[in-house]
Amino acid sequence: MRSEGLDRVTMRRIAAVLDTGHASLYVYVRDTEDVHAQILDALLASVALNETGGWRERLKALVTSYGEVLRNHPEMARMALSTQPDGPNFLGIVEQILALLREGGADDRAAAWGVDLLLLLPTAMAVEHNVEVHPADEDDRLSDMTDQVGDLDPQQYPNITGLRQELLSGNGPVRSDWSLDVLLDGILARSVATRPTHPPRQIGVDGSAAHPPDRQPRND
Amino acid sequence: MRSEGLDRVTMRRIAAVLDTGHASLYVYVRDTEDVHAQILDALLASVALNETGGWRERLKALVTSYGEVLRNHPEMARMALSTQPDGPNFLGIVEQILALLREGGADDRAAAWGVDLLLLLPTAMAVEHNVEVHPADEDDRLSDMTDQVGDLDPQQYPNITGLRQELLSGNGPVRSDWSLDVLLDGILARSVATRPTHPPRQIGVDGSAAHPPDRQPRND
DNA sequence: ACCTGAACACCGTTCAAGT
DNA sequence: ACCTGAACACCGTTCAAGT
Repeated sequence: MRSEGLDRVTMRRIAAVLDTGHASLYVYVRDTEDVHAQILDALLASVALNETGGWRERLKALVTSYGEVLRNHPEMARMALSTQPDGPNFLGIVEQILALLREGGADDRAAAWGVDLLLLLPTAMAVEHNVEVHPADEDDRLSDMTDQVGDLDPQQYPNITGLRQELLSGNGPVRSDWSLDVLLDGILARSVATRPTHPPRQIGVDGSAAHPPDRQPRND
Repeated sequence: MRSEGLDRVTMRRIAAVLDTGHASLYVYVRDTEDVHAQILDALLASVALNETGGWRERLKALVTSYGEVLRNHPEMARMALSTQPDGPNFLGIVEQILALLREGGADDRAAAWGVDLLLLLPTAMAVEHNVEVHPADEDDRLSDMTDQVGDLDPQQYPNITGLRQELLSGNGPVRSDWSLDVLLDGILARSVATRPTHPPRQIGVDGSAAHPPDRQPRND
């Protein structure tokens, strides 16, 4: 089903790969969205919880891994923004993030609302960095922001021109990592629960996070 | 140029409104992206800095206003994700956010990297909540998440089912507001600059934020 | 029953041919 | 010079007609 090039996943391309008429696909799926959702969840099988490190490291690695899948398949990221994924692998990721947030000291509300942010951010970044470079436009693409900021009037935009260095600094991974820390700090700051300086409390009903999991919980 | 229905902005629709052939548009614009970018910046003229309240209130109101424009025009939000806007009105918003972040005590890096997050989040939310409801699907749309969570196995997803209440709580504006606070707390937490408990320092070169602006800074 | 070719209603972009 | 109709290369979805 999933061939090599998953970039432009359209009904007619899938049909071509499967050597069939494009109309036949509608026997198996409801519409394009349905196809994309199913493909995304299949891809998410590779996103697994790392078992080393503290809750924060594990959480960041998990979300980063989720973001990498989306960045490798921008079409899927676009879809994930429009329609809330609900496949088993996606729900498994949600479950693990919730467990880790609680382990980090987030209260119920912060964990519940925070998981949305933690998933939304890498999705948006994946869509954003889908450059779709046309071979000839390389120069334009690379220098657009640089030129833009350089040519601005310091009188009109004192902060933009003043912060030029920092606005352009940092590559993708560094910024992503920083952004995750911002979210985690913010989520915990809005939690009224016990701070994680105390020994991390056992999470009552939660089996998957309380005792260390032996392996990746799902391999599909 | 901008008529009433800005939902599905396509070349051919624009041409129809203008009573001309769709090919004629390419005399004035380079491609569809270009049209969308120009329309977005025109729409952003209505996003203005409020002059009442502390830096945090003003910043949140500004970003919320930006998000409302995008939520009213999901097509523009989608475009803003793919291609970095660079119109004068957009840059004005960036400038003001930077000034407010600094006023709040963010250091250079936190302000520069933070502004991206503060703009990315409402953009992603606007794309996300573009329901595009087909009249008959109302029931499905409203209950999809609810049913989903209700039917889950508590053994397999203890945290999701356990936090069911909070996962579904909060309407759009409340969640957006909470998310903005999360970002601001996180951004400030990662700042090494002087904390804002000190009297808010004057921003040296920055005229637009230092003394209160008389009106909306831009009306196009 | 299952599959499919053709058709319908759209897109964005290009370009030769008109005025 | 400027504009435009037609054409090209795509989409998603439907459906009558075939096997």
